[in-house]
Amino acid sequence: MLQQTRVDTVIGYYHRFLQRFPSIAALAEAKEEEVLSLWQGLGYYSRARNLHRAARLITDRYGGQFPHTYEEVRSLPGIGDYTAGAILSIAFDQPYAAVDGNVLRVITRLTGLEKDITRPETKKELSQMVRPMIPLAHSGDFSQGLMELGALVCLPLEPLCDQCPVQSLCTAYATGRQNELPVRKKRDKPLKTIFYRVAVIQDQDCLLLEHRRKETLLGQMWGFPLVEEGSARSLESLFWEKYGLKIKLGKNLGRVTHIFTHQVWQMDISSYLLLPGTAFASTLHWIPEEEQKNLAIPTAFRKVLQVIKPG
DNA sequence: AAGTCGGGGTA
DNA sequence: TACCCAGACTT
Repeated sequence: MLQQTRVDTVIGYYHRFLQRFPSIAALAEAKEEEVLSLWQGLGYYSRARNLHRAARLITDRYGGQFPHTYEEVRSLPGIGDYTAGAILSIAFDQPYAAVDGNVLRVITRLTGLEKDITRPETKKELSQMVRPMIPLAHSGDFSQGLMELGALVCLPLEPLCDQCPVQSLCTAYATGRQNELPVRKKRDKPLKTIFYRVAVIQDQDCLLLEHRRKETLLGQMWGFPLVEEGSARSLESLFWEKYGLKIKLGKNLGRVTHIFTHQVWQMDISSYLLLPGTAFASTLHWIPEEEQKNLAIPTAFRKVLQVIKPG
């Protein structure tokens, strides 16, 4: 959960998740739908799917016992170099480094390394620099201490060098370069904006929602039916071709903008009337109000819900 | 190496 | 706006 996500954001999800899935076995037995539902709003949903897969894999391959070697842990889905190092050092007190964004920042400043930290090669070099610092005992404390130093003292902007326990060892402090480090290549192209028309189709207290195809962004999550605008074709024919929906335009309900890491969605929302006799695609389902809160609906579509059902 | 994948807090 | 967050995976 903590991958690319702040601790404060995670805490609530963490407690709800562990209450529902208190063991590897409990998680392994669950349906993916329910795992995603508990993850909704947290983002990077492949993390939830990988965690679920890992639980099943541990159950099948290791008899439910979490593996204790770096290679075995690293090979689990969703566990990369950072997470493997974190688990081995913190959970099992083995001398591995957990090099996250905090540690990259601390070490580049400490050593004055001016290379681009987004490059895999630079991350490897920094991991090599941490290795000889790892104590053979209590390496978990060392991992957490190094990350904590980055999170609380060696801040991205305006680090608190006066409070830093390793100030006397720090190259960046000595040279006054702490605000120039780390070096990180920035995005060159602006985000692409995609313009969508969202169809709100209601029948009493039911909404027509789509279970999104796996290959799409926000795949296997629930959302509103939508088509991309900009082509010469009419919206009605686009909905017909994509979903087999025969619908007639109702009134305009508003606009929602949602920013992802790599693209922006601008969604114009309209109510539509379902014309009789349509046999729409199997990905579409009538969802009654009481079930809507338990579905895995990501934030982009929660915003649409908010527009049509304020409060 | 570059692109993909969420969402929110902060200046 | 833009950056960054206890990154991993695919292309």
